[in-house]
Amino acid sequence: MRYWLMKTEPDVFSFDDLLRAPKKTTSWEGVRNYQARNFMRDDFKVGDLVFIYHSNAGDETGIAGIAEVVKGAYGDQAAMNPKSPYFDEKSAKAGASRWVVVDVRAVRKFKTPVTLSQIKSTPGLERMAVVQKGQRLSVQPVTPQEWGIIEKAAD
DNA sequence: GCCAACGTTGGC
DNA sequence: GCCAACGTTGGC
Repeated sequence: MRYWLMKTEPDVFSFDDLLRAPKKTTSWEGVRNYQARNFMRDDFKVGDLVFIYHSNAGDETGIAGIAEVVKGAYGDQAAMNPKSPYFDEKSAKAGASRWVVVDVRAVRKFKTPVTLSQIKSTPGLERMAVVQKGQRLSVQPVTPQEWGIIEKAAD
């Protein structure tokens, strides 16, 4: 199994929203970047674990908790819906979504988030994509070592 | 709210 | 296939 990190703006969809969702599960809509899509489409497997990262969240910016992949990639129907904020005209015109979702279920929320500044100052996490300047990738791989360090920091 | 960094689009 | 223009991301 593999480890991942996915970003979300908590104003739009937070870890608490995930906890409140039916079966604590949601389809991860709205990824509109090819590299991020390809990770989900080609590499996400049921049972993989995911850090849920809150971006644009002030002092709370950072990793809020852990989710689990419960369903592998399938077409993102939001891309086909003109009323959705994630509507994609090209997908609609082609009659098939070029974007995918995976389903994730909340595993546990951290007591306090592992903040971005914490990640930046923790040895062993320097190479994480999330701390690289200008790195905007919303779905990124995490190494088992990085995963372990962050879980430890959360406890 | 600013703006640097980056990805995508589309004219040529 | 290049690349300028544009839109978005996301920290600050």
